[in-house]
This record gives sequence, structure tokens and C-alpha cells, in this order.
Amino acid sequence: MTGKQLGMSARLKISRIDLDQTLGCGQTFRWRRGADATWRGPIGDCLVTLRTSGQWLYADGDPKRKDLRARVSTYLRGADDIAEVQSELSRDPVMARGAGAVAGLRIVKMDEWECLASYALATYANVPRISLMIENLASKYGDPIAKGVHAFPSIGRMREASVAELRRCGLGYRAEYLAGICQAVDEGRLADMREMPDEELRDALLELPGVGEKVADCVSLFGFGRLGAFPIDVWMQRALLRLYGVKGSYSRLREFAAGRFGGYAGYAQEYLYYNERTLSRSGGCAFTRRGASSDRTP
DNA sequence: GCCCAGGAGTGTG
DNA sequence: CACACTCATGGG
Repeated sequence: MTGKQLGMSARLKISRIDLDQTLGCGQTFRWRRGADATWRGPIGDCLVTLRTSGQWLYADGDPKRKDLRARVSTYLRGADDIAEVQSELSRDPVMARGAGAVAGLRIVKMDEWECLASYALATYANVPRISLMIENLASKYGDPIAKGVHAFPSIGRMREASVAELRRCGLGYRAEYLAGICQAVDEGRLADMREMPDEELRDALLELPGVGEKVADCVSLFGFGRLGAFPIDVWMQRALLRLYGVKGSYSRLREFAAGRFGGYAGYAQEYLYYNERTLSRSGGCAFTRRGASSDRTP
């Protein structure tokens, strides 16, 4: 093929979606925002550019992909009923006050393997560095899918790499964990895990080296689409203390969240995470503990 | 230079 | 059960 390809375009209706909230909140690591408010990133082996206009979401991608619309819709969980999510969560007064400000945030549905490997690297590192580690791995082991962009590497391809080689991608001590996960998991195992009930899946993930409760919950939520999962990191500890006055062990906070947020705890978690990390940085907290907006910075 | 980061594993009280 | 310590390294 010679000459520039315009690429295939698809138009989707995904209720209330906000790409900045959804792709910039830190749940996923490979999307980049352009100055024109477009977002570019890989979905599997397809590089996609997204933009919103009015109530429509436009997706541009590889012209050879006939399933671009389906891929994007699945990835952004277009079938989720956000009105119902918001309604359910708003039985909690704190959520009732702030959830509307983040109604455009959707949990993503990442590829299971990409999610597992990515969050295994996400321990004790900030989001920019996690992105760096992943891009290093992709450019070294992933198939090229566009100029300067590589797909996330397959399990098989990454399994062939030595620990020392992985470490050279800047993984630090995480290299051994990733290598161990590659040994313990294959496509068949991931397929089995898709069929497991939530708790069994969580236990299966916890058996993997370098996977603790927080990573297991992230992978359950963003990789396997279990919306009841509630990952707790330092930001969530702060949010739960500040907004609900609760603190304690992981299991204690987890039980609090399950009782308070139910089956959509994953959405509540991401709402609070986004609020704590992004909104409170600029002094514009959507969620407040009590009173309408009395504790906002004027 | 310093502190922090979407923690987990291991050992100890 | 709760802590304390270590792990390796780039970002802000």
C-alpha cells in the first residue's frame, strides 16, 4: 500500500462519556491526550483515536478493522447503564453529592493479560513511571501496529525474555514478578479465570507472584470486568478517611466498601480515586463529607 | 538532593 | 492479627 490511508471511522453513542475522565484518570496507562482533546491509544492490535462531539463519540482506526465499533464499545463499556450506576451509588449521601460531577467516567475493559501484567508493574510506582515501563516493554516485545506504536506483548513473547532483559526495561524488582507470572499463566488459564466467580478469581490472582490484594482487585475490575471489586491504594485510604472517617486494614476497608457501595463498588472506587487525585489537586472536590460546598476552597 | 509512588513479600512481636 | 523492613528506580 502506498499513500496515506484515511482510516476507518466509526460513530458511537456512549451516554455521557468524558474521555478526559475515563482515559486520564489512571486506570489505564497507554492513552495520550492531544492538544485538540483527542485521545490516542492501542486497543489490542489496533491504534485508535477517539474524540467526542456533542453526544457522539468518534473513533478512527485501522481501515482493515471491520470491528472497530465493537472494540471501542467493549473497551469503554458502552453497555453499562450509568444512570443506574449513579442511582444505586447515590443511596450513599457522599456519592449523591458528588457522583454527578464524574458521570462521564467509565470503567474500562482492558485485555485480561495486558491488565494483569500492567498492574503487576504498578506497585510502588507513580502513573507516569508505570506508563514508561509498559512502553519500554511494548517497544521491545510487542508487534508494531503504527509508526512508533507497538501492541502490548503477548504472554508467550514475554515469557521468552530473561529476568535480566526485563529488568533493562526499567522494571526494577518487578522483573522477577513479571517473569514468574509469565510462567504461571497462559491463554488457557486466563480463559478459565474468565469463568470463575468473583471470589474464586480473586483467590486465583492472589496465587500469582507479586500479586497482592490491591493488584488482584485492579485486575478483577479493569481486566475481568468485575464491577464489585474495590482496589485500595494510598489515595483510596486518604479518600475513605477524609470522606467517611474510616481507616484500618485492607480487609476492613474492603468490607466497608462492599457494604456501602454494593455491586457497583468498582465505579464508586474510580469516582473517589479520580476525585482524590485529580479534582482535589485543583481544589475542586466534587465529593464532600458534609454540608453542600462549605469545605470547598473559595 | 529529597520525597513519593494505583504494594508485595517476608519476618517478628 | 499488626507492624517493620526491604525491594529498584524514575517523576515531581
